[in-house]
Amino acid sequence: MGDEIRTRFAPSPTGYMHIGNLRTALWTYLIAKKDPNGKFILRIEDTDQARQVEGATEIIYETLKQCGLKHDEGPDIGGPVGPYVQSDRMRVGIYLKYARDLVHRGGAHYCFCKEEDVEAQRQIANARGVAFKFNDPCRLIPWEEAEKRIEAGESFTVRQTIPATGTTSFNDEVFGTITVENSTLDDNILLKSDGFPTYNFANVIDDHMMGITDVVRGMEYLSSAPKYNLLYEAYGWEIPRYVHCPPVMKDEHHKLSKRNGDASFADLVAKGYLPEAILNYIAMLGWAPETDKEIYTLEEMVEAFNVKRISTSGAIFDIVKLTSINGIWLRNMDLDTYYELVKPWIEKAVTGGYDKKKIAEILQQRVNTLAEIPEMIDFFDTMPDYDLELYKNKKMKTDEAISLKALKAVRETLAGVTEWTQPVLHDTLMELPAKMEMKNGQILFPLRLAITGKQFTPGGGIEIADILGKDETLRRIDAAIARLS
RNA sequence: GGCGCGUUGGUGAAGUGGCUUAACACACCGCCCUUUCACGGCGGCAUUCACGGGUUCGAAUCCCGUACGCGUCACCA
Repeated sequence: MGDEIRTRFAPSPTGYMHIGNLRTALWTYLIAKKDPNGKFILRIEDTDQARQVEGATEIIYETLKQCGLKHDEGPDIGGPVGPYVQSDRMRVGIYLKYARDLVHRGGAHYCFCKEEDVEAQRQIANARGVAFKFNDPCRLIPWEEAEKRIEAGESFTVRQTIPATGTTSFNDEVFGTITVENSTLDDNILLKSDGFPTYNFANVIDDHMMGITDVVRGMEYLSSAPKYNLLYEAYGWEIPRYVHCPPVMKDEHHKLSKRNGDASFADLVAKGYLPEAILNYIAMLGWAPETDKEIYTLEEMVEAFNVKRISTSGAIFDIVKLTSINGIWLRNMDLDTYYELVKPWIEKAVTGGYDKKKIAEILQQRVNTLAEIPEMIDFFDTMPDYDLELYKNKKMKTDEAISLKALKAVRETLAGVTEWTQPVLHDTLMELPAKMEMKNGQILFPLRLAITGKQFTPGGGIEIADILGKDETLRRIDAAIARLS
């Protein structure tokens, strides 16, 4: 470790990567990569045994991988400051050792109180209607005596010893300087009776040991940050830069959360959103670049990102805007890449022997999310039942009679076409309006309806007829003529 | 309730004392293009920056207060 920027993404493996979390991961990555030598580290915070979820860590790896948020150090790839999983670190005795050291330095104390003792104080406080703050009698036990009791097998925790008076300040890169009265802070537990550290403790120890220079996390930690500073001070360690991120909201009042059934990254991908587009969009939830440019690749984001432009208020996740950005990403792809991407979606609806690449081509300019595709092109396989009323279209100036006339002419013209290609179809069909003294729409709209049965289709009549092929096109036109007659 | 943080249109936001008659994008509404929808193009959409005071020649921008919202006060992170 030299003087490079080192950041860490430190999720708890609780089962699913939600969007707010992913955004934190992204920003954390961006901050590290802004420095050419910067390191982005993955650490798993699994100190809450009760909340462990099977397979959750794999979801984290998979999501980071899909997003291209490649970590430089982590449980799966190792690194110089491992282990990178907190439960492994505990097994090696790291936290106990540091906790003891902290006690000796006066920054913490052993506590033999039971949860009932704390609860009893809480009840009294509630009954009196005053704010509860745990008054720990164990603060007065000399550590030499406490350690004897521990050796004798007594169950214990380690609590932070907060100064009774004074204030503690810390500086945050986005919120500025924040100061709190020490009297409002609690002697929180650092080491639980099961030997695991709490977040409050593990975080400080691990960030220090791993050489983290920039601590990026949600702003729910803003009010406890002063306590972490007290810890750093007690150890005499250098305090990292803090970047607290405003929340990503579901609506004005609620944060995005799993409990609300809000979309996770995986859900969005399943709905046909591109990881690149999701990243692009969420980067700008609570952050604004200096220019009007809003489509960014990950590399470009690294270049443009700046913590000073992170806003201080929560941002509502807007799926409509995401959809729009996703559409732009889709349209910007070259056809071959796009084809590979949409092929599985096309195949969900089209099993016939049509040219899927042509289908992809007409789709590209009109699709915003991949999940829209199957419903848009299901007419290729089977003609839907459609209402003849659809032939009445005021904008196209058509009705059933005009359509019938048009279709008969189209059928006759098309039957004579030998080279079934788009240019030929286009040129031949475009002669019709003039010849029959009708408008383009009066000819082509009925054709499109007759061969698709849909009011809206991903392409024009000519494009679709081309894909359908001569036989099928004529068959569908015949069927329409029969119905209209 | 204490403490901390926040508040620019439907949404994301720009804006850091005069260049703002408040950018830009999404959404929405018109029009144009067009074989539909979409894409693309053009135009409209906050007399006003939560509210109330103050400072100033001048405030969305500085100060104070109020309201509302969020967070936090766990052997959760």
